[in-house]
Amino acid sequence: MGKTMTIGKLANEVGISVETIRFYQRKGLVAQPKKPLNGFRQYEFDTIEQLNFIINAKSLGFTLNEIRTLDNLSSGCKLFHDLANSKLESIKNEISKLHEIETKIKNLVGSCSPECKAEHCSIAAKMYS
Amino acid sequence: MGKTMTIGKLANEVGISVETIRFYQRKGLVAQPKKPLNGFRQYEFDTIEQLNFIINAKSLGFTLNEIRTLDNLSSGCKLFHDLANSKLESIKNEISKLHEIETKIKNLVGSCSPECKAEHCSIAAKMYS
DNA sequence: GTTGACTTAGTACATAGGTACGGAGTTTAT
DNA sequence: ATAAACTCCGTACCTATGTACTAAGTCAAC
Repeated sequence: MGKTMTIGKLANEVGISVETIRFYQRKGLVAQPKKPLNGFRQYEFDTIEQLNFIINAKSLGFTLNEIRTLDNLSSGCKLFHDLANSKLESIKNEISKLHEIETKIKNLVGSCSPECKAEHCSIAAKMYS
Repeated sequence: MGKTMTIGKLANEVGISVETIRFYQRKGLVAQPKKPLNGFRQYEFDTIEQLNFIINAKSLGFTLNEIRTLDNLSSGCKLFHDLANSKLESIKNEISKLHEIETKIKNLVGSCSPECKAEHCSIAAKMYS
């Protein structure tokens, strides 16, 4: 009889809301224990780890869908490596997209002063065509 | 009589869908011309420029809400400079957040091989706690 | 032995940025 | 003059990630 807990206690333990845990259950990321007849569902310590996994994976930029496919490291971590590597790829792409935008914006603001009142300001010329 | 056009023609001109133009109208980004009695609304050339503005601003990472406040460069481009500069700030923040995530993922995948089958793999140890 | 805190289940709402559909009406081409 | 193509308007739907609320049931404490 490891210590079990209700959903509210669980939520407190991991620092997310009851509603969010339920949401993860609906999404299939966390198992919902059977409901004891006429009682409240009891969660094992395991579930804390599952939720920590979700929280950690989210902080690494994984989506909930990715996390669902990623959740069983028990069979080795090849899957994790694969997904992590493709995530690194997409992060690199995002970063370079942001750099491009950064450059474009800098060029635009550099092409005209904030005091410009011109009808044919170079910013307008570029933005409207 | 400058050449006017119906919404379908307009959509073709700028390369977005009729539905999207209507959506921008609902959001208040584009004006909707009065409906001639028993007829189809006619759009001026102006509207092409407005839509190009939206498309260009979107490609610079501005949200539709930002674009709505940004749309009248006719009164000078101070507003554009201000918003552009704060956008540059938030892009820098996004980039550094992505770099952090990148580093964290690299550290994780570097701490364990893809062939690892261990129960107590260092990735699992970090992800579940 | 009742009050207050908690749980359950289902559903609606929120954001951002659209996409899709349905039943009219209108215009254009043949 | 009729059929195809287009427009109008409203509404519903979509992804992703939750949050909020209601009505009912249950548990725990005083």
